[in-house]
Amino acid sequence: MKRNKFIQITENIWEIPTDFKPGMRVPARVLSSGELIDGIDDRVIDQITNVACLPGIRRYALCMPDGHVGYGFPIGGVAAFSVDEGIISPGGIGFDINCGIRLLRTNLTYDEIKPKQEQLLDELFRTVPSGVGSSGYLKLNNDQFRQIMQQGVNWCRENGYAGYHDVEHIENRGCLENADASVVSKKAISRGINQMGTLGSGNHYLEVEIADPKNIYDKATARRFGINLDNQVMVSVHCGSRGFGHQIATDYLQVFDKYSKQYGLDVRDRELMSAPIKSEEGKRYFQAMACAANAAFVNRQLIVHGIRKAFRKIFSASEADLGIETVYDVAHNIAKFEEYEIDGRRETLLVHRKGATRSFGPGRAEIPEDYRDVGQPVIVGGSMESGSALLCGTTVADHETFGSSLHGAGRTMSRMKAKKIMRGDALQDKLRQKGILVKTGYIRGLAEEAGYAYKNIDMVVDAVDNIGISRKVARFYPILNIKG
DNA sequence: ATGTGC
Repeated sequence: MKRNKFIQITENIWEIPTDFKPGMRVPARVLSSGELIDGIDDRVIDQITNVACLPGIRRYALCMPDGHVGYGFPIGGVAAFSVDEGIISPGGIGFDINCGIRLLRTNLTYDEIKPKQEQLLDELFRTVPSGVGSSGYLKLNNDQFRQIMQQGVNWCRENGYAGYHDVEHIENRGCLENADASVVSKKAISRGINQMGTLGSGNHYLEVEIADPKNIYDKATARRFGINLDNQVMVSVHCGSRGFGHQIATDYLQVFDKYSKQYGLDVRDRELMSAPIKSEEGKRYFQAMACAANAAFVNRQLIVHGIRKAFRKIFSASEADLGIETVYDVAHNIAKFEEYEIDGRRETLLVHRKGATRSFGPGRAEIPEDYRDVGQPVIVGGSMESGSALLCGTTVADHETFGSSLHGAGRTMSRMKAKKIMRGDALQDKLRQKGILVKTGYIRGLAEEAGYAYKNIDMVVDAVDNIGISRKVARFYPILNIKG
């Protein structure tokens, strides 16, 4: 690997020039602290420079500090394509379409919930189904599921599963336009229809966390986001569109494969299978992707409904007293049409974010009104050992990274390797000693998600804070975690 | 990530 070709632009930005390998249309940029750059897998460099070869790509192919190897694109990849010449790529969005995080605030403090935390964990585990193949409590008919696909969280609002405040604090208000259920396969629908309100498996989780007053980096912004108590209880939910989005990605990869000769796209890696944005198949995938994105917003909303129910039961308290409100809900795996300035003129681009978060700065109309003068909340999920971070979007991101920032800590270790280091039950004991109670239906797999399998979240967050594409607001530490 | 793979 010709790492000597990397050009250090600033302390935490590394550029890979177009002469790194043949076919690169734009440079690649890897965002990383100097400390972490050597740890970035050669395959990630391979993947992000492959992305830089894709037709219609603009400015840079970007890799966030939490980047690691994914299907075709690295997880942590951001790439924007011109509508006229560009492509849409399922590998640039991810199999789990609109995997994302919902962050909730509460009126409770650690002292208030500690005596009942075991009961709370059990109740949450009962209320929110998790694990591979899990199904939800909602029995939906085809017509209801079609409405979910096309109307997203508006369906939840009309059916008593969401409040006005929830809808206003979700990216895109929980509904992507252009969602068209007629381009979604029966197979995808049959996999998705019984999975709404379920957590899934792998790195998906439901976590109860504490906002440590010593690590509120920006008190004024934190207060704006509803963090206003010492040791306040927060809840975060990390999950996506389950088998539904996975099937849509699979379906359209197959369609794109079938038409690949006709498109004549020069794609370096089979996993980068794409279609022109303007092709009929490309348009259909975008509409189907929007259906999966909407289902994922609904999935997280239904889980929130379950969380509220569980808290009400355990604390025998009213909705108003508990104050469980949505701080924000971000998509981590999605593609969106957005406008940027390229070579002095405004252009609409299809921005692919795969394991990356939108990070819009103050003033943007897409940000909820009550946050608009501050910037968009950027929710960064960590491991069950390290907790998570809350950041805020900036104008720098709008200019430098197509309004994007990081999404998590980033894996450093394969699941297999992580399982060899420690057994799941031993890890569970170790976490309990640290004050973190973990419940899972798959104890043998727990070590796959151990803290040691991830980069240090504070280091990757510091890198984006330093670059300026989002700024630190608060840090949350886990006390209860449910893993699928 | 995923009714986890040739």
